[in-house]
Amino acid sequence: MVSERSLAVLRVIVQDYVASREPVGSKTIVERHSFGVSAATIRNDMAQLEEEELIAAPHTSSGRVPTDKGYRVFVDQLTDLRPLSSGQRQAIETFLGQAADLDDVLARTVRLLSQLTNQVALAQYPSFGSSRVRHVELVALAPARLMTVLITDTGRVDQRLLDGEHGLDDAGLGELRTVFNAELGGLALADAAEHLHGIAASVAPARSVIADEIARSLGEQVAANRQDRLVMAGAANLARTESDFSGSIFPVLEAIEEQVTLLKLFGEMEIDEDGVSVSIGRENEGFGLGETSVLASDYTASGGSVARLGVLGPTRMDYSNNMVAVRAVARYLTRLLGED
Amino acid sequence: MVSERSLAVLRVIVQDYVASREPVGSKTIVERHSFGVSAATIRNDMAQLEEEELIAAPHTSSGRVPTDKGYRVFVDQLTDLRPLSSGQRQAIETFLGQAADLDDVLARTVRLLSQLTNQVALAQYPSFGSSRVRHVELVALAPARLMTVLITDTGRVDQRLLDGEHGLDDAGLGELRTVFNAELGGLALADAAEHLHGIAASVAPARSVIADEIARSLGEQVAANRQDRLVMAGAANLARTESDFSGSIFPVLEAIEEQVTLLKLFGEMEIDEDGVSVSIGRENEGFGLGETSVLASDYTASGGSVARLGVLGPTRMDYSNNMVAVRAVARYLTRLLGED
DNA sequence: ATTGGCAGTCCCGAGAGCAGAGTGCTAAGC
DNA sequence: GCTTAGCACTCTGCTCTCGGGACTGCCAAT
Repeated sequence: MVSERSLAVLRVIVQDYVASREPVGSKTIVERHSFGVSAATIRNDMAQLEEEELIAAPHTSSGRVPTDKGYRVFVDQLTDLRPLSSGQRQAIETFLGQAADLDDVLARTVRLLSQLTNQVALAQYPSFGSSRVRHVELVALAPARLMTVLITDTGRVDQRLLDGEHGLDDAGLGELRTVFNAELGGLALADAAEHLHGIAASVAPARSVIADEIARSLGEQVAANRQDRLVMAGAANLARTESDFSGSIFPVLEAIEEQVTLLKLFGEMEIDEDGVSVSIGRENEGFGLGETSVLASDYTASGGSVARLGVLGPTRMDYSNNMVAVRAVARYLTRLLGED
Repeated sequence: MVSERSLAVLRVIVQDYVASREPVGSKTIVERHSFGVSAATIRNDMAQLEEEELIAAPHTSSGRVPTDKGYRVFVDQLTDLRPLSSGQRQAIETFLGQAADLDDVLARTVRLLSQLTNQVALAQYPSFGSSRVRHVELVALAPARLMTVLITDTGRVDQRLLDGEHGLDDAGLGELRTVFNAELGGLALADAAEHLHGIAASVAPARSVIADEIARSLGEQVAANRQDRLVMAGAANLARTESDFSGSIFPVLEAIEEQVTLLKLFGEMEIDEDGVSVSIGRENEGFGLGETSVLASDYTASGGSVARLGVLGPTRMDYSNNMVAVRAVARYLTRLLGED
């Protein structure tokens, strides 16, 4: 059992350590914070915290450093997140407000978020599992090259090339376009994938082969859209905080280049009602990110599909500030994308 | 004036230094390479090279290290680049061969290239200045949201959202779609930009306002397409070779996150007839990349537009191997994209 | 429960000493 | 005139030692 004051001590240890990057000792604590007790008392509390494995001493006789578990308790204790400064709030509005399309919005979002937090910022494209087919377009780029374009109601456009003689004139193309749009228009992507198989049967026999080809291509596009993408910015920030990693930052950089890994990590995090979820240190071990923490929040894109954004950085980070930033950006993004 | 043998000495100094990461001395050279002369003679040659500022000694009495100028001479001397091993060649084919669309091709290209070279790989999207409008699509996503889609003959699709009541039904949309396609179809992007202004006049008056809006949106898309994009992979490799940078790799990572900078750097490099251009060390100073070298080569996309790809890494890199890889990948990419 | 005092432990930086590597120079040889 | 052997010199990098500094843990007193 840890006393109330011990938790306060943990709090200042985390804060001071994050700020100074140096193990913090009992004497420093009484000097910098008015606890109204002596250093010896703080030492007793620290012994208690160490017993609970919330802090640890790098060496016999150095100050204490929070453990992963300590950060976890600290974060869970964090209740009232201060709102952003009005300047920061304004920065979000002006920076994101002038975005043109979805790609641009997300690109700006991660840049903004990485600047607000000084960490690596990540944003997941809205999931298309729940979005619907708005339109299918077929374009003959050449006699032997056909392009299929899939447009969803979440504002995403995806194109794919189909090589090989298609033998279609404008009329043929028109028929196929009409058929595919009639069959698929308005369907959720998940349903569209199933409907695709039967379509070739409903066109003129001469075109059933190419229709099959097109159906296959669209099937791939649907699949690709359900498998989410990620944008990232601020990887350089990892180099700035390099000393926070035991070895090189190479494995970390390597891990964050692997989008699949990050998406999985993002996906496994559970967002609580407060809006920001935190995964700390060894909790991310399985992803090769055992020395980093990840903050994530959900945002809602038009069409109601939910996606995630967040930041990633060394375990020793300013959780409070970063949680505020992530939450604020997620909320603003929801507002920006939802207004239709 | 440097003797022929001195140049040979420079060559082995570069090679050994790149391989070992350690300053190389006269003794090491005579041991590892059969020059048929003694260490003292090599020392004389080295004095000559130092005179010409092709090599330098980090400290009085350590081996020599190539200077930027030394690397330059070394690279310029490189004539016969060995072809890739058949294994590598095959890797290119199998890895790139299964790509689906342009995005996918370039994503795979940079991943491949970064693996072949162990450096950061870059690829520029084909320039669209010379490409043509294939098709314009208008999609009403909602009563107050319209999407304009621009498809070029280079296989690129670009969409943009237009907010605000457009008041168009299917017929109106159809008219506009027809008009825009009739006016713009087949035009080079540069010409299309100019034609856009007059279009609003040729539609029913009730729709001229929205037509103007659409024209403006398409204008932005054309402009965005002429401003090139870049894909990148293998940034983690910088961390692996971290010791090759005097300070932190932070500024380097920061510089390569700034696409505009890289595009400018890419653009200023002149590709010689050999197919691969090299920019070394301080030659890149102005871009914040004074300790890195950049190799670049051109590839041709369908439609004849030319773009660049290459690698970036510490000055101390295996130029020979990397030049071969860049050239091979560029050639293969040209072949892959050009076959239509 | 808190506090002051004190011994003990460990880190860290400075300084000394030493082996190793490599150079430049000079004088001799081909 | 180029090449070579030899030698003195320089500088790095490593190890070792040593002392200061910063904590802690414990104990006895309040």
